Amino acid sequence: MLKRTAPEKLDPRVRRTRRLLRDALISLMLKKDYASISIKEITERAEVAYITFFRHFESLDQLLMEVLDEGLAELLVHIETLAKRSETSALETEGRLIFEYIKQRADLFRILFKSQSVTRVRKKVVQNIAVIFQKSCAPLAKSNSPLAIAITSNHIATSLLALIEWWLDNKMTPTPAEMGKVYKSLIIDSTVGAVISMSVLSG
Amino acid sequence: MLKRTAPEKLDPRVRRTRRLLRDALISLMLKKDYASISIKEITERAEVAYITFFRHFESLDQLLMEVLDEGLAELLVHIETLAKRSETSALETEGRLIFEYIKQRADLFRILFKSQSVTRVRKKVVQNIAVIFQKSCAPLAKSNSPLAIAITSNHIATSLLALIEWWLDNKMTPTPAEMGKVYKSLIIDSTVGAVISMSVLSG
DNA sequence: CCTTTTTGTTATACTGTGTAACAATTGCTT
DNA sequence: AAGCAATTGTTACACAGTATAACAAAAAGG
Repeated sequence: MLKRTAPEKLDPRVRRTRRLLRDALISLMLKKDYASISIKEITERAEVAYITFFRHFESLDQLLMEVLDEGLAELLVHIETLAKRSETSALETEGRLIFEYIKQRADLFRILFKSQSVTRVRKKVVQNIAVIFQKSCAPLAKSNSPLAIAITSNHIATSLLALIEWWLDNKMTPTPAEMGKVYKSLIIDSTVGAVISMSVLSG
Repeated sequence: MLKRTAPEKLDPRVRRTRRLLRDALISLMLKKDYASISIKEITERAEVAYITFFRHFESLDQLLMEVLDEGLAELLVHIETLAKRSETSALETEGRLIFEYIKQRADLFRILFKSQSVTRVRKKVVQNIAVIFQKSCAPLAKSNSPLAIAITSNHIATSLLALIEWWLDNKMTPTPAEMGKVYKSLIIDSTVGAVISMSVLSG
């Protein structure tokens, strides 16, 4: 009864079972709400014995996390390269790249945003992204209060997520290049402009 | 077995029962996740028979909606007066007022943001707020594409919600007045500045 | 080929949902 | 105050999902 995801070489039966369970959850989440999915339903779709689920995961939430962690990690890498840029041209290019990456793995991100419905997941995702932008705000740290930095990075993180979610909900109508420009003007340029006039906070 | 919320004069026993159930849900949601709350738990805390719940509500979600609708309606009124303003001074005043109102009813809004965990609730709240700002974007409608308007109003709505949620999570440390200024500079001024340079979209 | 590990089968205890029938209580009317 | 109507409580039940246990069957690996 192994429960780790460690990179050791696993029994092929274990790999197969976990893959079946992950795929079953993914296909179910594309069709219905997470809250309405039962373990029974997953094991039936995966064509695996009910008890087998508990031999690998402690809860449905844990399986969901395992599914999301992979995709989230990749998204964070893209956002990180995005956050490090400061030249205008590079920002637009990277902005395009991130939306191209999302288009490529749209199913995974649809699930990610459905999973935001789980409070824990949403806070975790926002927090991870906010930290990335907080680092890139470091040069501004001296002229601004910690509270201003916290608000700003939170604002960028949530805005980026909301923009991505809007795009997915609207069938990815604007091209990735257009979305990259929107990201730059609506989120980045706007925010850096505002930060300057935000010596309001006393904290 | 009456199930309406109509403003007719209800049997005092019915009013009492519904109030007890609403209060029980509220106090439970301040302590734990919505997903982990059961109907049994609510009726026990309300000191009401289990079956009585079903005599008034079809599901836990419906009770939650009834609790939220009242508070959400009031919030929308405040946001609407906020969105109609265009003069700088008025914007800051109204911004302050909205955060004062939230501070006043903090418990209710903590529950609202926890309820955002229910995908349906989150989309509904965002949509309602976005529509409000979409109206106030009407003057810009001629020079911008429908897609730009949709993205912008969605951006303002989600940003405002994120700012409020951040404030609640941070124990409402900055004053309402400070938050009003942050709202103005980070969300409103930033966005109207960006809209001008957003003739990017082809849609 | 034989041992180890994983998976499947069956049974069971438990919790929560939702309904039904009937008794007890409360509100309202006259 | 009496009596009718409506609401609430009590008890019982059917059902679905979670979680675990014991043992049989199947697959992996040396």
